[in-house]
Amino acid sequence: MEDSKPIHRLSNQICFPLYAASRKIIQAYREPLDKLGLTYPQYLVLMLLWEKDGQLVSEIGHMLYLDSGTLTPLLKRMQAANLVTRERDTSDERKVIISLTAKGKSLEEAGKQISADMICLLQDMQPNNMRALKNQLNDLINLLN
Amino acid sequence: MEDSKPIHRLSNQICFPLYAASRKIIQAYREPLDKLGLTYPQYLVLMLLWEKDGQLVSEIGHMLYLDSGTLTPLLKRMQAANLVTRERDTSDERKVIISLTAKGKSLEEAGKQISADMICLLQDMQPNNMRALKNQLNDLINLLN
DNA sequence: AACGATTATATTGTGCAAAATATTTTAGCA
DNA sequence: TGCTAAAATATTTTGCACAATATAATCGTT
Repeated sequence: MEDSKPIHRLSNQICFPLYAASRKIIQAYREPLDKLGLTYPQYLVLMLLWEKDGQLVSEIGHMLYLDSGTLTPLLKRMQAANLVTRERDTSDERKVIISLTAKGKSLEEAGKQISADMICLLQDMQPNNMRALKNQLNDLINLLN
Repeated sequence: MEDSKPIHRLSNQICFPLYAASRKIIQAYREPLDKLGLTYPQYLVLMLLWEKDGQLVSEIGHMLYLDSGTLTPLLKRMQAANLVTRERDTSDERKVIISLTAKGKSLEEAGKQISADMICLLQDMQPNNMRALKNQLNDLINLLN
């Protein structure tokens, strides 16, 4: 690992390792998620709904840092896959409520197992470091948000 | 920051903070890169070529963990923007050599300044932690690669 | 020299990500 | 009560990512 030369080397920046690590770990989720017919962003939406069913597009967007430009088509695909329903709030027709279908609910156990397996796989990186990494990433998100 | 509940909360996973932090920091690069007419992946290609001009698609792909499915169209756009040239290696027509144009070279100073500015902005996160974060991300990439 | 396997890049198709803009509904208020 | 502004979602457009497959050149072996 060449890591001691100019600032402009990729590995010396924080952004490139973040970008690469993010893609790599999402790739690691791909195979198990494929078996459930999910993409990683779709899986994130389901995780939110498993915790609290019936959330607004804007609430999901706030949690995932995504806007309607990304979420509307994503949620339409999830609706087409019979994972969620999309219905206007009758008391405020601007809002769209996203709810789990029976199929969406049925994936909860298998879905949570994927996270558990991944945590297990990453134990090789030492839990303490992992906690520190997580905290630093959250600091970084808050700094940039 | 709610962080003490079930394993399945987003903030308790490592993958979601990585995904979110990666997007946030690339967003932070967007405004200055826009002024140069670059996207972040295009900027990464230029950084590699500024260090060593005239690299194969496969060499760039190896550094960035990207394959030809992503790089071919990306490099064609960079060629159309007059940032690089793409020419077959005459001694092995399978290979394509990517080289900087005068315009591509002319962006080096301004481009490197963007990285310097970003490092400066992130100093609020303490240099020591930043170094540790970078090392852990590289460990993670290697573990998953 | 021929040919099967490998290598390097390109193509196709799907699904994000995000900026810019549009549409529709609601709220606030003169 | 109208009217303007704000809020919530949708649409459009561009550019990645990446799996799967295709194409073309080279290599190794016989």
